[in-house]
Amino acid sequence: MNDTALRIKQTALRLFTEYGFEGTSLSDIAQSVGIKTPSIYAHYKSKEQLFIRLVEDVITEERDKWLQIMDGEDARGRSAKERLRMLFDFFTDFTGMSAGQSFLKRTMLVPPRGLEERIRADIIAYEETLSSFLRGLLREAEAEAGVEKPADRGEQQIAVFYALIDGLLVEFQLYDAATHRKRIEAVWDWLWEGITRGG
Amino acid sequence: MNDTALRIKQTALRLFTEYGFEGTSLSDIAQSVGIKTPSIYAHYKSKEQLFIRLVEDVITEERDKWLQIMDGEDARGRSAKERLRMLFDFFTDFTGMSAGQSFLKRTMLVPPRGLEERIRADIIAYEETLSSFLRGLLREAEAEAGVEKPADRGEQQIAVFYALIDGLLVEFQLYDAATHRKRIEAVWDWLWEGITRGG
DNA sequence: TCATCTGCCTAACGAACGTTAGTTAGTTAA
DNA sequence: TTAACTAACTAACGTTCGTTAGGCAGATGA
Repeated sequence: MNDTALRIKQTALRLFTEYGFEGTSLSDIAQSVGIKTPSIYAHYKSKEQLFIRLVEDVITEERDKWLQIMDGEDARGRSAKERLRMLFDFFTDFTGMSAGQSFLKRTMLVPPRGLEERIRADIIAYEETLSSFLRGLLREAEAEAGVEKPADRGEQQIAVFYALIDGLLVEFQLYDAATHRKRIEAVWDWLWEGITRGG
Repeated sequence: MNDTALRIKQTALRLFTEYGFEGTSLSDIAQSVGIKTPSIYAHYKSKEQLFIRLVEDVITEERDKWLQIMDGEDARGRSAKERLRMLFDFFTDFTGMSAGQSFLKRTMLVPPRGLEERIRADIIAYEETLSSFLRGLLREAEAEAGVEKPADRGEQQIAVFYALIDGLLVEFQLYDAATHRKRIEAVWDWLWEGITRGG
């Protein structure tokens, strides 16, 4: 992947995230990259294919990112609580490095016409990887916190975890950074208290 | 508002919700209504204005709906827990009557270009009404459940409530009805346990 | 050195978009 | 009965869209 192709992809990610697939034209992308519209076709054979490639690549990159975070030296030796918080932070940091998360969620909520099923399938598969990892981490966190009746709350916790991070993304659109930051903290406190509460 | 104008609005609500503003053309709407495209202009002066009217009307209708539910005879005499659950159901029943909720959330996440600020302001004002109502209901629920230290968890509870219902909407796109129903139940149980947990 | 390849360009295409103008049939009101 | 109004229509407008064709400069490799 050469330099221009990469810049097209990065720009497309930003614009698709902000305005959606139909709300972003190839000329928007080209202008922002600094090339003429037809030059995009030297790198991607259609707008639709650019989008599909983007979804696939973003999924791969995001997965690599949090896998690496969880496997990095920062995470080693930390408690399960701390590692869970790192993961929570990763999925609720919509401003920073993880613009890909916003893109995926928005794409899921308003997918391009005709690509609904394909995208849904890709994202479900992605989330399955995450769920699997989460299950282990949550069990670890419960054990660490000395929860008496861990029972099989796993799926409930995962459902809540997803609902919370997805919900925070929606609200991120609505509120200023300070308000949003406070809400993230409130939600995390609540989440952690719930996990340590036991069943 | 005559019959055709109403049908245009209802159809637009459905199509805008499914495909977004830019993803829905006036000819899509006209065809679905059973009229020719320019006939829309007999009722709305532009596509943008149709959308704005739709947002305003949906906000008014949705607010009226849950206010009426909370004020209706079904709610009278019920416990705060039951009433909170009724509200929770209202905001997580995306299949049924409350298509307006999906429309508002999606519009918030991917607003039409140029209308971002206007829509944001409208929805924030709407949510403020809801927050105000929720505050009272949550306090009532805490008192009813005999929570010892109600402290000032109000804002935290509201943040969690919003995050959960917004998150469930995003996930509704992803999972089948049965899975989603299970997740809703799991999330509610968690929410209620958290409320009665106390601070 | 010369042929090939690459990445970008300009020009232009047909299709679809939102919108306006002008017309017509049906209803309402004087 | 006739005038005015309403809500739909057909025709057509200019613009923008995604896309294709063809050319040209610079880098690459034999």
